[in-house]
This record gives sequence, C-alpha cells and structure tokens, in this order.
Amino acid sequence: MTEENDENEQIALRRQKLAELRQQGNPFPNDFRRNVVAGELHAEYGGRDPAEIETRNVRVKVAGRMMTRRVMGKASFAHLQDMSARIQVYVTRDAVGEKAYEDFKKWDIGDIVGAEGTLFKTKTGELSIKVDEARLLAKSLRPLPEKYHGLTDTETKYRQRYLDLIMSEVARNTFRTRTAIVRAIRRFLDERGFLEVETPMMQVIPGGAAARPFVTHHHALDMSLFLRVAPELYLKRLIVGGFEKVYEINRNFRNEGLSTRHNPEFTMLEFYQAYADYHDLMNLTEEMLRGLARSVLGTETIMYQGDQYDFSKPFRRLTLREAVLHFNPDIREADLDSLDALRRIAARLQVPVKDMYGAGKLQLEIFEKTVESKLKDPTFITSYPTEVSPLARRNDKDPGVTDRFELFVGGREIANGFSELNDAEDQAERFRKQVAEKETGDEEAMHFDEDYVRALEHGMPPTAGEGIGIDRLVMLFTDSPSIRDVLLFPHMRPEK
RNA sequence: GGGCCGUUAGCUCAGUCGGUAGAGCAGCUGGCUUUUAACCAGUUGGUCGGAGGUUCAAAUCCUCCACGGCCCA
Repeated sequence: MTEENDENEQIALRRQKLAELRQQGNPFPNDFRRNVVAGELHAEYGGRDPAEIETRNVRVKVAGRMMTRRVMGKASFAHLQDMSARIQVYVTRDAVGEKAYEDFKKWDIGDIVGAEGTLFKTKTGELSIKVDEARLLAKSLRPLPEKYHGLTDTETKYRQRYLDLIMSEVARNTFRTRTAIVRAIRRFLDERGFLEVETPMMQVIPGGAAARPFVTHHHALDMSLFLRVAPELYLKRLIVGGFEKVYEINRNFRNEGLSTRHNPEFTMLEFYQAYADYHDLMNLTEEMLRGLARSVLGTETIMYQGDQYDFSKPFRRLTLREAVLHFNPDIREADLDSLDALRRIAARLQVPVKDMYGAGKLQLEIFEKTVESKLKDPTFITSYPTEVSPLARRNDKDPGVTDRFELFVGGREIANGFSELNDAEDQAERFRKQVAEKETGDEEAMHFDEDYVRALEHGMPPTAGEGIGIDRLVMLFTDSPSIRDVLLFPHMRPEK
C-alpha cells in the first residue's frame, strides 16, 4: 500500500476534522493527567452498591482510546480503553455544555480521549463515569477494525500488531503472559544464586549450536561478524572464570526456514551450573516448569490445542534408544548398532541421508522422524549419541553417548541440556570432526574455536548447562499454535 | 523447495451456470437524556491482490507473479 491509494473517504473526513482542530490550537495536547486507570476503578468499585458509590461522590480523571460510542440525542455512552481495562463514560449535553457536547459528537471511534467526572453505576449495573469535562487528546485518522469480529486477518495481525493489540484481549494477554513467564524464570534462577549476564550477540566465530548463522560486516575492522546462534561457549568461559552459576535470556539468530515453530530470531534461556550434572538439571527443569505453571497459570495442568498436559507428575525419562525401539516395534535393538540396518530403516522412512552419517546421526534422524511428534506428555529423552553432541560430556559407561537430555512437550522440543564436556583435549578432537563435516558441505557444522579450547585448558569445573526455548514455552503456556502468535513483531516478507 | 487453501468496501464476510458487484459493522444525514453488537429512517463508499490469456462478455475459467495460512521436505 502506498500513501496515495490507501486513503478512503473515512480517512479523508478525519483529516478534515483534524485540520479544523488545528485552527483552534494544538490538537495534540500533552497536559492532561489522569489520576487512575480503568482496572483500578473496577477493582475498587466494581463490587460496590450503586447507592454507596453515588454517596461517596468519587471524582476521577481517566484517559484512553474510545472503543465504542452510542449517541442517544443529548446523551451518549462510550467506552474508553486504557492499558488496564475499559471503563464506560456517560456524556450529556447538560453536564458538559452545548459546545463541548457538539465537539464530542464529532469525535471518532479510535480517538484518544481524556475525561473527568463522577463515578456511578448504570441501571444495568455497569460502573461508569458521569463526565463533566472531556478532551480530545489525539486524533485517530484511520478507522478501527469491526467492533464485533475484531481483526481476524492473520497477516494484518502480525504486520500491524498495534491493531491486534488494540482489538484483542487474547493477544494482549498472550504478551502479558510472555512477560510473566520471563519474569518468573528470572526470579526462579535469581533465588537460586544464578548470575544474569550478557554475552556477545555478534561473534567472530559462531558457536554453541549446529545451525547456519547470519553474516554481517564490520566496516572499521573490515571483517565478517556472525550473529550468534547460541551464547553457550561464552557462558562456559564464564564458568571457567569462576562465575559458577550463570544465565542469559536473550535473542539467538539462525539463518534457516520459517515455520510455525521457527523465527529467524528467537529468545533462549541458557543457564550453567558448576558441580552439577544433567540429572540435577532435569530435576531443576521439572521444578521450574511446575512452578511456572502454578505461578503464571494457576494450575499444573496445561491445556494446549485441545490436549491436556499434567506438569504435576514426574516427567517421563527414557533414553533415545529406548524411545526409538518403543515407537518402532519393527526395529530390533541390534539394528541400532548396524550402519547397514540403520541406512535401510532411514531409506524406508524416506529420511535424506549422507554417506558420512554414522550410526549416531542415523539414530537421531530416525528418532526425529518417528518419535519426536509423539512425545506429548512432558518427556526427557536422554543419552544422545556423541556424534551429534559435540559439546556434551561422554557417558562414563558408554562413550558412544553423552550425558545429555532434551525435553519434549506436545511433540515439540522445549529444552536441551547436558553435562558439559570439560576435557579440553576431547573438545579439540570433537571440533576437528565438526570442521571435517563443514568441509564436506555441512553448513550447520561447528567452527573450531581455539580460544574456547584454551579456556577449557585452564580447567573448567564439572558443570551442567541447559537451553530452554522461551518462545515455544510461551506457545505452550498461552495455547498458541504458531510462534508468530507469541512474537510481538514476527518476521514477515515485505508487503510489496 | 513441493502440495493444498485463501486474497472482493476501512473491517467481517456472501457472490449461483461466465451475463449490471452485495450484506452487516464502521462512515455520512436526520431522530432519540441509562445505552452497551443501542435503536429507527435515509445514504455514501469497489482498480474484486497484480499482470497476461480465453470469451460477445471474467470477481467467476486458464497461466504466471506477490503476500498470507496449513501440511510435507
């Protein structure tokens, strides 16, 4: 849309009204001060007797966007919506005067209005304000979406989030819940002695996850920089530095496709705790999510897209091998150790496979194809192959797997954690393998980070770390089917 | 990247077999001093996502493109 062709007669008329207002002074005054918001009034007076309210003669000043208007001759009702709620105002010619009432009738739905008056309850019992002074504080030039159906067009909801927020209490609550979740996580970790830190978003060597990075260029230094795909390697440097419990909640960037579960930038919690292992973190995660459900939703039972998930019970735990065998009765345990068998199974499942894939990578591919979406109730999958876990500690009994877990809820990965690899020589060897894979064309393979190995060489205490995808967690807690519903401004292609 | 669906008034949506583009809300005019999807009467508003094509005639059929949604990879 361009400025010329999206004007219509309603906008033109409002512009004309604005032009007339300009003749009478600045139509965008900033000297009105409210002394209360609608929600406070409902909380304080909503349950009180009408007679009591009138006797008290409560004077209030409110401001907000005019969302409804019903003119009945010499008296009108309207609703003002502010950050907390809506409050009805009752405007009459006799109370505000003839001139002011004529002005009021020219205001439009969507205008920002300030009103002063006395509280009362209408005969249907709605708390309202009998207005004796009203002012137009900002003119709205564009008509709002339809009052009953609201804004339903998903594209417009995402592109013009301000309209969605004006029109939809559900949308407003989704983002309030998002903030409540992040706040509760911070409190949970702060209370347990974790230190919140900030580490680089622009990295010389992108590390910490198998993902394709965005590349940018620093002009003064004349060098490429990568937007981070994860903060992991920096947070573990802090563990080496002696900050034994750290966390960061911030944006990651991955140069991959978009879907209902993927946005190019997304928010991740990562936390690291020295002298702990992955079992400790599974326990901590259960406690955190259970507490979140209780404090944010007020229940430990989460409803998501028609399904019910019980967070009060201990989360199920099974190894990746167990999970694959459980959901694939036709696969024998011996198959999982045979490259030939794994390749046959992958072919049958139509999973694209490269020659360089080892048994571990094939197991993971088969797991993702046949198991992941079926893990509805909260489930920890453990013992990921070492081949696909280049930063995780090997299991003491079986060096082919790592002390790692992922948490799934509703068929989606929510968290990924492990006992950290703190053997510098093993880490260097794993990086070399990643580099070899990168050289065969795997764009998601990791770089060799020499400084990170040097940090490990100084000695990192035994540590466990975890990442939790905040957006997916919010989706779950707000019953949102798409990641775009929990991002205020999701990535969209340009309109034109 | 592939498949399916969608795009019509500011918004929410109809639109039959290819034959003059509709409704509700919003807006405008008038009426109405306790309404609340207010009500009553009248009324304005359209490049039917874009570009081609078929046809006497296209919102409608065909092709391509754009954007969005869902599913798959």
